[in-house]
Amino acid sequence: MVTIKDVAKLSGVSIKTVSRVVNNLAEVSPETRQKVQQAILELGYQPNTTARNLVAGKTNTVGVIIPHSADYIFTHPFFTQVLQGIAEVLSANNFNLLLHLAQNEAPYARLYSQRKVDGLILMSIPIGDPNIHGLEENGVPYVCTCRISETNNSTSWVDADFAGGVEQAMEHLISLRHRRIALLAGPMSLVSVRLRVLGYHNSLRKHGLPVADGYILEGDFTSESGYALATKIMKAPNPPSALICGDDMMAFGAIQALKELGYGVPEDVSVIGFDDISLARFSSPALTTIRQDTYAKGRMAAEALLAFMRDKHNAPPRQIMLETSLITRNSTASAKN
Amino acid sequence: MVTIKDVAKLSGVSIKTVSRVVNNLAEVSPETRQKVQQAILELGYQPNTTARNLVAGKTNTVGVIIPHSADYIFTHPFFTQVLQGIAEVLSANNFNLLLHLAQNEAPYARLYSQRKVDGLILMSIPIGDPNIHGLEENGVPYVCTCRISETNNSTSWVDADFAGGVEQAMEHLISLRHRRIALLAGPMSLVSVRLRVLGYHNSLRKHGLPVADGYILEGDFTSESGYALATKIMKAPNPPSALICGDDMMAFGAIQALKELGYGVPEDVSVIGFDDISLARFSSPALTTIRQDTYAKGRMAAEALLAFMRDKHNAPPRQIMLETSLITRNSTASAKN
DNA sequence: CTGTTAGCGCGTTCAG
DNA sequence: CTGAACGCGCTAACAG
Repeated sequence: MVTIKDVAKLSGVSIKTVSRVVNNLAEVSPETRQKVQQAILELGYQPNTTARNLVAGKTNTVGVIIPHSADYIFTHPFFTQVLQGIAEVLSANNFNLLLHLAQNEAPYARLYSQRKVDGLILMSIPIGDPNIHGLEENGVPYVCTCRISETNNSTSWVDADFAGGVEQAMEHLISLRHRRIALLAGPMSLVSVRLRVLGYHNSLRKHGLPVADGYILEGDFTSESGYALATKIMKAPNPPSALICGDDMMAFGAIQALKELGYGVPEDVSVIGFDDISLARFSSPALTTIRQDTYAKGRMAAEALLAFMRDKHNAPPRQIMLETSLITRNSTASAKN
Repeated sequence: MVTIKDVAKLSGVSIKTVSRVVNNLAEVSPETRQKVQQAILELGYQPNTTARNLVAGKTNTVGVIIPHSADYIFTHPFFTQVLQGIAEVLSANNFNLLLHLAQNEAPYARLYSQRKVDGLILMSIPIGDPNIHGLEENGVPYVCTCRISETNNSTSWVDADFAGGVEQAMEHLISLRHRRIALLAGPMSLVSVRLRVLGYHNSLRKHGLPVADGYILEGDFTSESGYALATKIMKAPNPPSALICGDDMMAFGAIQALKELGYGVPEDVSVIGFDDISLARFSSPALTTIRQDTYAKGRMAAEALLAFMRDKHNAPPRQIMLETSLITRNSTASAKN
C-alpha cells in the first residue's frame, strides 16, 4: 500500500509535512503544499485509518448491540426502525456503525476494552443478562434503548412509556364498554413487557375491574405466538371480548386466529397492537395500535451517546421517557353486550 | 489502558512471552504460562484490536454499502432480510459488520484504501453510480447483491432472476384469462427493474399480446407510489384487469387504491407483488406474489466474499442467479370478461 | 515554516 | 523455551 513515506519521498519533503497538509494543519507554504497534494493525487494516497486510530486512541465507531438472533431482529420492524434513527445520527456525525448481534457469552464491555468501538448502544437487553457486567467498571460510554432493570438505577436510557401505553389502550377499550380484556404479552424477560403488565393492572384497578384468570399470556413478539395465544385464550372457558397485544406482529397473528375461529374483528372481538409499524394500516381490518416513536428513540439514543463521549463529565446520565399515543383504526369497536 | 507491557512487568517475563500465551503459540512452559495468565486476569488485560490490525494489515470487518437513505432502507423488508443473511454469516466467521449508508459522493473503494474494511458487499447500486469506480484498480474484494449493468461483465454478484419472476407472474395471470396487465415498476435506475420490464415484454411477445400504451409505470418501491400509480392507471381510458407490482409494498398501496376506487380485489382486478415479505400473507386479501429468497441472497453474497478474501486466486468471480417462485394467495382470480 | 525523533500497542524476526 | 530490537503507518513534541 502507498504510505505517507511514499508521498514524502516523491514530493521531497518529510513525512511530518505530508501529515500537515493531509490534516490541514495550516503552517505549510503554498508551494510545498501544492507539491505534496500533487504527489498524493499521483500516488492515490489514502491515510490508513488503523494507524490513525492507534495513535489517537479511538476508533470513531459506535457498537450497536442486539442480543438476539439475526432472524428475530430483522423480522421485527421495531428493531430496524430504531436502527434507522441510530444510523442517521451516526452517519451525520461521521461515526461508523458496528452491528453486533451478540449470541454467545461475552461481556459487551469487551468491545470497548479491545478498542473496537468508542461507545455502545444496547438494545433490547433481557433482565439478568450476564454480559452487561463491566460496563461501569471499564468506563464504557453507553446508552440503552431499553431499561435493564425494573428498579431505578443510574444507567442512561431512552425508552417508551409502556405502562402508559397500555393504559391508553385500556381506556380506549373500557370506554367502548369492554370488560373482559386479555393481554397477549411478549417475553417476561424484558422490562418493557413487565411494564406493559403493570399498566394493565393499573387500569384494571383504577376501573375496579377484576383480574381474570389466565388473561395475561406470555408470547415472544412473533405473529406465530400471537396466533397461538389468541387461539388458546378464545378456546378457554371465559373468552375475552378484546385483546391487547405486545406488538403489531402479535396482533396480526391474533387477528388471523380470530378469523379462523369464526370471530369477526372488530364486531366480536377488538384487537389492539403496539408500535404502529408501517404495515399496521394495511392489515385487515386496519389495526388500532399504540404508537411508540421508535425512530426518535434511535436518534435520541445516538445523540445522547455522542454527547456523552464528547464530554463525559458535563453530560449527566440521561433517562428519557418517550410518550406513546393511541392510533384508532378499525380493529376496535364497542363491546357487544 | 492496560497493555501487554503491564502484563509482562507484573508476571516478570518479556512482552513476547505474553504475546505467545495470549495467542496460544505453544512453546511456553506451563509455569510461565500460568504466571502470565494470572497477571492477565489480575489486570483485566484485553489485547488492543487497533494495534493488532495495524500489524496484521487487516481489519476483520466487511463493509456493507447501501446507497440509499436510512429511511428508505429500513422501511423495506427486502434490505433487512438481505442484511440478516449477511449478518449471520459474518458473525459466524468472526467478522465485523460495518454498515455504510452511502449518501454523499465518495468512492466505495475508499473504505478499503483507508483500511476500514477488508472487503465490500454492495447492495442495490443504481446504474451509472460514480462511486463504484476504483474497485478493480484498488484490488478491493467485493460482491454485489445486485447487478450494476445490463450488459455482461466480470463483477461477481448474487441476485434473483427478475425477468423470470415476472414471467411466472404473467403466466399465472394469462392462465386466468387476463389480457390487460399493467406493470407498476420500481425505479428504472436499477437493473433489477429493467429486467422485470424485460420479463414483461418477453411474456407479452410469447403470447402474442399487444404492448398497451402507458401500461408500464415507474414508481419507487414504496406503498405510496403503488397507491399513486394504481390510481393513475385505473383512471386512464383503458384500465387493466391485473397489476404486477415491483414489490410487495407497492402492491399493498395498489390494493388500497383499488379499494378506494371501488374495485374489488381480486374480483375486479388481480394484484401480484414481488418479494414475498413476511407480511404479505397478512394483507387483505392475502397477497399473491413472486417470492425471491432474499435471506439466501445475503448469505451467499457474504460467503462468496469471504471465500474471495481467503483466496483471491482460486475463487473465480462468481455470478449466482437465484430462482424465484410464484406464491398463490387470494389477490388474483380469473378475469371477468 | 519544516524536519528529527519518539512513541501508540502489538507481532515478529533473530539471537540467545 | 525466552528476550531484545525493529517495524506496521501515523501523529505529536521539540527543535531548528
